[in-house]
Amino acid sequence: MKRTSLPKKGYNGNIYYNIKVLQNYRSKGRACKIFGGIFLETISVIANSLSLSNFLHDVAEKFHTYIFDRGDRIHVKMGETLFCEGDPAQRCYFVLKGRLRLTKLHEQGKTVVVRYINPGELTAAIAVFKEKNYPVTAQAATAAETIGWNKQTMVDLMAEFPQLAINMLRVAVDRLDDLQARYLELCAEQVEQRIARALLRIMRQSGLKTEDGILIDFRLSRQELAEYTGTTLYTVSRALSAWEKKGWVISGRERITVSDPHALVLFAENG
Amino acid sequence: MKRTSLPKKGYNGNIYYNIKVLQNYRSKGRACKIFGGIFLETISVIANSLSLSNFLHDVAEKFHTYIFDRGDRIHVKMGETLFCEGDPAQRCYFVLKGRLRLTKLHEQGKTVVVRYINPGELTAAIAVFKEKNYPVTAQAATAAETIGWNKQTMVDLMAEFPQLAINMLRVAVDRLDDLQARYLELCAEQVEQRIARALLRIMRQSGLKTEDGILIDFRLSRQELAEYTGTTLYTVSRALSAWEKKGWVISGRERITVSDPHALVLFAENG
DNA sequence: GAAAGTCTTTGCGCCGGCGCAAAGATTGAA
DNA sequence: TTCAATCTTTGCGCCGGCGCAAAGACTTTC
Repeated sequence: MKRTSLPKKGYNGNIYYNIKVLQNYRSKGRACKIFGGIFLETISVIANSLSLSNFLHDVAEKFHTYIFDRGDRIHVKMGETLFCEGDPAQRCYFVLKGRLRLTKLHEQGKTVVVRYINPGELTAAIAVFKEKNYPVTAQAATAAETIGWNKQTMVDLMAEFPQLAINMLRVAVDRLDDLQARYLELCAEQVEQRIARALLRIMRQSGLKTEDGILIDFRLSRQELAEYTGTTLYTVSRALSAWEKKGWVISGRERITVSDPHALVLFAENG
Repeated sequence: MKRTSLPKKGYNGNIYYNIKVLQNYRSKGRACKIFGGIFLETISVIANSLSLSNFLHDVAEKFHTYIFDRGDRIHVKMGETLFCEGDPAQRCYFVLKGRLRLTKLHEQGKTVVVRYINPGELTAAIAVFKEKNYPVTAQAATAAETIGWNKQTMVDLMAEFPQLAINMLRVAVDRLDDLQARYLELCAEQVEQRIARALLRIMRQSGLKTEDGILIDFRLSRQELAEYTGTTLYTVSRALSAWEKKGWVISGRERITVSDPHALVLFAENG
């Protein structure tokens, strides 16, 4: 087992697109300042390649550029924090590329991963509708490109494109549904089963086919998987070890490949 | 300890209002058919007495009657099911009086209480925005009066009163926030602490001051509290017994009075 | 390429909470 | 009033999962 190396180039997050232009700009430290022109062409590719079923659903394509242009382009390096639980919520964000991790911190110090925000998804809608603080912390699980709109801008946009409000509502309803499902799992299932489900969920969102199976394409430590499933890193480690012996997964340091998804699904469903 | 009897009249759910008219009509089995006139006067009282911050927020009061009138008035007896997890979502509901229990059923048979819907709150917004099935089952935890709008009606209303869409979004965002908080609790806290928090939460929503303390004004079994906190009825029973010995609560069959809320809060926060 | 830092594995012991079982309490129906 | 149904309590035993500790594996830095 061990270590199939990650594809080196042209891939980050789960969107494939011509990344050259962006990389050139970034290498000159200017990525965050680019608007319009070539760069927005890239955005358009992203928007189309995704099931952008959500935020821009039923908004005519010709307006996408305009809408993105009204926000600020924000790049976050891996591990950096985009916004922090408890801070006043001022902006909502759309992820173009990369992956955000939303966490919540418990008084007694324990951290819980509430959700991952993938390319094409929106987060912190709360900023637009409530005079409140962010309920979670958003960190970049991989280097990420985002667009952030502040409250007033988004309100204006929603007045201009009422469909945006509807879409946002759809997003919120979906998130609620998803979280309810996970709440149920947390109550009703044993740890190993939950770990299996979590792994499969992440795999579906960020899986990358390789010859050994489906590789999860971002750094995912035992600790992090534990925080996502409500358990401890020891328990996760033991589960992965056991599954590796059965040939279901291949795991290395912060890297997991699911080599037998079918077996894992069976286990997730029947215990 | 034991058995302080529930106040007999004029109270149900957590709204106080002149209930006579309604009761007269109901006793003749006609409550479900009443619209407009006197009855809507009652509704108006309800709407004002609540922190209706939500669904009707910023909608001029003169329109409330009209909006309610567009829906169907539906009465559910205690224990009856309003809609069922997995059925096609056709209607969303507003609770006027009483309390709904939203549950989700796990494959392996375990039931989880996802949320309670109190007077003044809306549920099943999903029916309006998605071609989906209800993600939860709604049962009446006490006899309840609701207004149900079907999909098209609500879409029309939202076109007429765009504020309704905004309010609905606010509701969804709030629910998400609340569920995230409970998800965190479930991951990070011990059972007894969670039971304490749940009891306090329910108390705040449905507490009724009595001379012995704050009585939870609807039937709440150990089993149900267990399903709300992700544990078993045995564990809940043991916790309540222990707290009763400490003088924090007084509990009887399907009935709980919190006699020392302060102690319970301390326990909930510090374990 | 050596050393420091970080992540992972695994043995071991412990305990919070589960769940059966059986008795007791309360309620509703006949 | 009695009986059946339902809910609650509590003793007892068990075990899933936690968490320490220490060694091993992998990465990064200089």
